Amino acid sequence: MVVQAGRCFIQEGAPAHDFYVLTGGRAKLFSLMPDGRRQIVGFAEVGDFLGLASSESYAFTAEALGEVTLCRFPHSAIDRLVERFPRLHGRLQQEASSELVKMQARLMLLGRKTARERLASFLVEQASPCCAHALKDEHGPLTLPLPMSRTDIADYLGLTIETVSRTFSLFRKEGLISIRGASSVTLLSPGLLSDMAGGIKRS
Amino acid sequence: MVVQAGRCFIQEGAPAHDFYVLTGGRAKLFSLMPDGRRQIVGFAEVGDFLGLASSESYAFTAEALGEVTLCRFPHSAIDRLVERFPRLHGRLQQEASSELVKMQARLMLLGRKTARERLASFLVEQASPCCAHALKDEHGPLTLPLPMSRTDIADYLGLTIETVSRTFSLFRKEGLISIRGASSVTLLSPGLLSDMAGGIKRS
DNA sequence: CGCTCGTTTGATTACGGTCAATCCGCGTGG
DNA sequence: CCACGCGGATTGACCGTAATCAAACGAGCG
Repeated sequence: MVVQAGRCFIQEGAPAHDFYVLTGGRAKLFSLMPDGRRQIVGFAEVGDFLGLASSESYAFTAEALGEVTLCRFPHSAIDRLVERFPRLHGRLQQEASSELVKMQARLMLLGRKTARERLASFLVEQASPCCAHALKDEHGPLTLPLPMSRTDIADYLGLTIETVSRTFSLFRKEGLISIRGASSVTLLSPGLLSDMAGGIKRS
Repeated sequence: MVVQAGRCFIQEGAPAHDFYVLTGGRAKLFSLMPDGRRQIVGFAEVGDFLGLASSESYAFTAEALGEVTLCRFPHSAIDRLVERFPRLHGRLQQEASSELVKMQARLMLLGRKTARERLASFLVEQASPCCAHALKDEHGPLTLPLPMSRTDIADYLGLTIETVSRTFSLFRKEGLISIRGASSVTLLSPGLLSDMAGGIKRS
């Protein structure tokens, strides 16, 4: 399947017949409340499995960020697939595991962290796929793209766009980051940001 | 294994050698930040699997609420166990699935809901194991025990004890609940509470 | 050039947090 | 049996962070 930018290919609450493997592009996953409040529960990348949670209906809506390509399988086909590709079994297990661990970190973020800590956590998380270890070491500036809008960041962190924007500006004034056009950030002190993300305030 | 009340049998950050099946009692699962902020990521009941997320180290601490009995298995034994008990496979899958769905609801709760909505959600969640369907129907009062302390409720909902207590009092004044000694609540209008939990405000 | 939409900035509000003072249930010991 | 004390829960006064409302800014595009 190919899905155009901005289109939803999974609808929250719809009967969950199929699951998907994302083979190209990125997607945002979110739930809505009746009055429009939105919480982004995650971003999906190439290789991710979606809609595995085989309850009656999907727990979130999935919307393409840019163009997205997918493989769709009916839930009933899982067993056959696993039979044909035995390594898939471990893969599924592992996927679910790591997703759960991420979720637990997200609960701490949303339940207990301040706006500054949330944004710092977000930046570190965005950076980690690039350079996993370079963060603790006090090593140098590290530029990363922010493919998502401020609104998406806000809905991911449980904040408002205004607070996200303000906090970015604060970080800039404090010399922690530098901003190039709202969709590209350079971390000037990854170590400090990483500490802040963990709730440690260095003098 | 038997664990006494208040003892921790899984330590956040410790190397994750084993996983556990809870065979008696209840436990609370939480993470801590360096300054002591706490987030309860869940309560475990009889039959639940703990420490399955097989990353390097445990993502949370598990503390017994009352006396707890467990079976412990080394992670390396999973494959052998699944081989001997084929039905376990589906069970594990299902467990991970439903846990993920619950987590996504928790993200919405912590990221977007107000204090009133959080407490209403909590009460409905506590009630649902008892009477799953009786909630939507406007049916009558429904008494339930609250085995955990106010502090635990607060850390579960991302609030403070004061806010939890105040909100309980508000609900009482509004005739939504009635309280018997801090560890037993009666839902007088389950329907209204359920709506509030979902973010619907009836006139 | 001017419009639109997303972002930034500013002013004010409000919800929930903090600090502090009771209150209450319960177990203990006189 | 009751006085006492302890810890958890409730209530109150006040504060602070992030939300809300509103305006200005700026990049991209017709």
